[in-house]
Amino acid sequence: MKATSIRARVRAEMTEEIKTIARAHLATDGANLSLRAVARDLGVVSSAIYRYFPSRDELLTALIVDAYNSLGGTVEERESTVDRQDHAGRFLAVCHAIRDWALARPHEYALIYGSPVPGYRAPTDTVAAAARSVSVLCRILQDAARAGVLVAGDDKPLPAEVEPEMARIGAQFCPAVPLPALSRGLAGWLQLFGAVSFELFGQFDNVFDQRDAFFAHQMGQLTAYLGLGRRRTG
Amino acid sequence: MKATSIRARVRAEMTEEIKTIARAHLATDGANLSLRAVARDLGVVSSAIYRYFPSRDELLTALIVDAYNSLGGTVEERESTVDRQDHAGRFLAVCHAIRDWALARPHEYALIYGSPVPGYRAPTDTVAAAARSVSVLCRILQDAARAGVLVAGDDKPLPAEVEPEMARIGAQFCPAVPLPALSRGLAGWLQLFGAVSFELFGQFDNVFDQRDAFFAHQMGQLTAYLGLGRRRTG
DNA sequence: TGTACATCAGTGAACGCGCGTTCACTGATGTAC
DNA sequence: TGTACATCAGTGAACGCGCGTTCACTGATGTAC
Repeated sequence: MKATSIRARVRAEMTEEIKTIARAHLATDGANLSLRAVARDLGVVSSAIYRYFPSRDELLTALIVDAYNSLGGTVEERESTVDRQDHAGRFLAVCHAIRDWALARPHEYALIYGSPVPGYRAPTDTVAAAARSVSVLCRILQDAARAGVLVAGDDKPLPAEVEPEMARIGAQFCPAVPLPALSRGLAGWLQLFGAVSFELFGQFDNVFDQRDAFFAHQMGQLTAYLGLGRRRTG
Repeated sequence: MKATSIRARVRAEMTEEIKTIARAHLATDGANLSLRAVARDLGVVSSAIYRYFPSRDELLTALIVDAYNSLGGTVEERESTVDRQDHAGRFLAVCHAIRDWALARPHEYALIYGSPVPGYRAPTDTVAAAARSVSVLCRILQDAARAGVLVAGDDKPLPAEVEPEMARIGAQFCPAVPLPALSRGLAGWLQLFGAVSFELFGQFDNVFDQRDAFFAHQMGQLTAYLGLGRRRTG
């Protein structure tokens, strides 16, 4: 029993080490990661990796799930430090957590939010991990709605085809939020990731230099658009 | 002279054919495109490609420039068919042109708006081509501003660091547009590309099915946010 | 119009690499009695 | 506590591929006189 768990622990550590090295290789190889290169860095023969991951794709999948969880965890953590009543502040914390995480781990961001890897199909394992971040947004909207401080916008009615899908998402994550407000929330989410992707993927090169301030300003505007009111400062 | 231009024309056709084949290979290989595979499909020995492109990276650059120009041209064309006074309609035409182009040529979209290719640095040749689409947006804002129909929003003041950069862009593309409105325009641009990227890169899988309607709705909302008023229907 | 020469497209072999995955194996670690 | 056996991590060789780029070359096309 004790002995088994030693072997298991070593195995877990080894698995982590492989992933850590593989993550570093994302920077140079992008998503067409080389198992042999990982094995070399690990100081092990290439076939030894197969004791831990049955194929290159499985390793990639593990990295993807880890990345989603790392991002999700960071977002949850940063958001949780903000006063619960300060919905705008909570949203801004989410925005900055995402951007900071992305700037710190650009290749992992690219792995999950960039172009799909050719020939790789993500299994559905990733869905739950992927949902962590956006569900924080939903929770903020939900809290604001229940507190009665979610400001309505001049929304156009949702198209009939879209309503059921939006309703399904709302029912799952934030039932108190009116669908038009949820729709605005998702629009904001798209803008947030549009901003981060443009910055990371080089679209701002030779255009914007003051990226911190630009991002902060854009997200500040967005907060109002989402109906979260102004940030409390005292 | 005549003879020279025949050779030149054949050369141009060959160059185009190489790019066409290479574009097709983007679908299977993504950005780590194989010269040898292109040569095979062209029915030519691999070293022959070097008569036309000095390296794999130069071929990639050509594809990137072409993609930006193709997108830019499509956007310009679609936008130009809309009544000049219908600024909202013009903006929506741009949005749909971009999404339609991206859905029709997903791998070219990924090449220019997806994760950067590892080991590849885009030369500055691409900047002009890349600016074509966004400059259409600026032109719409400019026309609306000059017509006096660009509605002001409740904008927060631009941060001091951001203002000069925004002013530079404004001066270059749309001097009549107030900077806060330009800033909102760029926010909308980010949302537009965020929406297209999420859809193309698989973030909507298992979440949204009614993507046409969802996109149309989001962009309709965005139009109002940008201060372009409602779409004219008659 | 005809000939000598220059240009240049495409060939084929080679260099020196890389890769993912399989398989029979050794030897250490853990388990059951 | 000691021994027989099972598990499993890691080895090393091999299979069958792939790649970008260089280089000396052939032979056709174009140019200049």
